[in-house]
Amino acid sequence: MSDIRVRFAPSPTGHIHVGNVRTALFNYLFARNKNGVFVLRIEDTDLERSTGESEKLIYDDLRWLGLNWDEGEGIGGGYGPYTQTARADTYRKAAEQLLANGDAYYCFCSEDELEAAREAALKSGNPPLYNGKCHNLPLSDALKRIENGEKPSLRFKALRQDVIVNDIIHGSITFPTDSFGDFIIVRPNGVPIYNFAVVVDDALMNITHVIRGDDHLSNTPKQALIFQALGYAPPVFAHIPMILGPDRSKLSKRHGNTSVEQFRSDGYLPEALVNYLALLSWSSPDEEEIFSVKELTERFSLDRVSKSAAVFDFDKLKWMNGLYIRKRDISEITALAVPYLAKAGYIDPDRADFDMARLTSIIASLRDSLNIISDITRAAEVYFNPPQTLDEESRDILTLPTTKVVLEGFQAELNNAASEYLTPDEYKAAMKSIQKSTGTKGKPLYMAVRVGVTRRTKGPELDQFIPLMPVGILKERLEKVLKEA
RNA sequence: GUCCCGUUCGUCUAGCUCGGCCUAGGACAUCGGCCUUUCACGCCGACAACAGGGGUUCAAAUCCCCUACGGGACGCCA
Repeated sequence: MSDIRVRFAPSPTGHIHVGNVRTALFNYLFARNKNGVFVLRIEDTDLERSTGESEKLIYDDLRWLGLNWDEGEGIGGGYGPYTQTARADTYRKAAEQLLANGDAYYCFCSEDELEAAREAALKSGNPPLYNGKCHNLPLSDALKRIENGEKPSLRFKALRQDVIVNDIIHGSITFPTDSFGDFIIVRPNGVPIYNFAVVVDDALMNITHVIRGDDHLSNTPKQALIFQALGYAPPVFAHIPMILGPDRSKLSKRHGNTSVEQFRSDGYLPEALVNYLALLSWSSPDEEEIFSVKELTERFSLDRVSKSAAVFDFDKLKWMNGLYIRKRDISEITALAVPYLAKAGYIDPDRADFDMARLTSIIASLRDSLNIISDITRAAEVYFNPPQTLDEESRDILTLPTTKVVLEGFQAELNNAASEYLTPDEYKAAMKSIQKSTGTKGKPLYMAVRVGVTRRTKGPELDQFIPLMPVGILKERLEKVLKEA
């Protein structure tokens, strides 16, 4: 292990979003590439929105994707606890230090008061910064008011100086003196604010590289100031571009399917999602794009991360998912397909006579046409739920004089079938024999049988399809079709 | 409003650090063809971009400046 330490720090407010997954992925790839440590920290200081269940969802999502972490809740490591609400003492100590050094002060302004000031500033065209009302309040006065039962927040004294942030991806960025005013670091109830808690945690957990979305870029000077005041050297920052929806705004639920859970239940494969996400704002030096996680970790580096935001392209993800479906074993795809087929009522895996071998061969004939596993329901319809009426083209073909002869020939062949299913060889032999006795061949023959049996439903190769159908059902369908014709 | 970041085909991107190899390469999507007794898969091909304007230079997608547009932040959210 090297000294490199990175972290992924989600707040537990639901399933992970693809934007966050990409951040987690880059952290993971960077850590693995550098032989470093990947820390998972839960940032649950927003008491209203954070839940314990969400925490579990995050663990599940990350594990499904294969983004395993080296340190975190339930795994351990020398820097715990890894959940912010369990670190109250740590933050309190850091806050006391800042207070003692004169880097922070108590602020008694009410939320309403601040909100009004903000609105007024915005209205008059000024930056909505804190007006510094409590900035010079003597500590002795403040303590007296606290004794009297007032609950102040703790505010950090933003220095009047340019703050320079060095970022691997963006280079050196200078924030002028007045980009922000004094800001709150601890709420009246003692719970720390994000900008304060991250700094304390990143410093104490020895995080060397902070890789996160560039929506945090403008928070960074504040954090840099806190690192300084606390006496820690800041980590290396890498602000990666955001992921946008097709309308170029920050990707969110209203763009549709964006939570990991959604992708999983729609039948996406984790390796496809990971591969696709890796290609958003990162590219491999060799310009290839299909990579396993192992290949990604070998190639990943932060200096090939681009600066501009990327639009999430569902079509390309689907294409890539199809690619990975075709790479997987039939047995695996079959297992993944079972829940969808069961839900559609096509199969019942709990029944004693459930024929897994037959299902596997059906899936084998269908796999190439799938982009996501849930496509299987529609693709397999022809086997389990054939349409009850003929379309126009089928009807036309059925009225051809040769068709009836061909179908009758095929039925005769079926009557000779020895077992429940035809073998592919038996099927071919049957076709040949019809060809011989009727003088039909090529397309008309094929079409006649196809119309008779599958009724023009999109489906797999006929010589795969027919043998998979029980002979009894084939006959039944043929009779019906002959009657209609 | 103020500050910060960004801008190459419809989309993801290569190229930009170290200007000429760029009549700008690849991928998805789209369209066309081949394969196939259907669909799909696969293969081949076509369409399609350096935001705009000024510089610097023999030469600029690449360096500098301005403008426009997009995004983010300015919260007792993270």
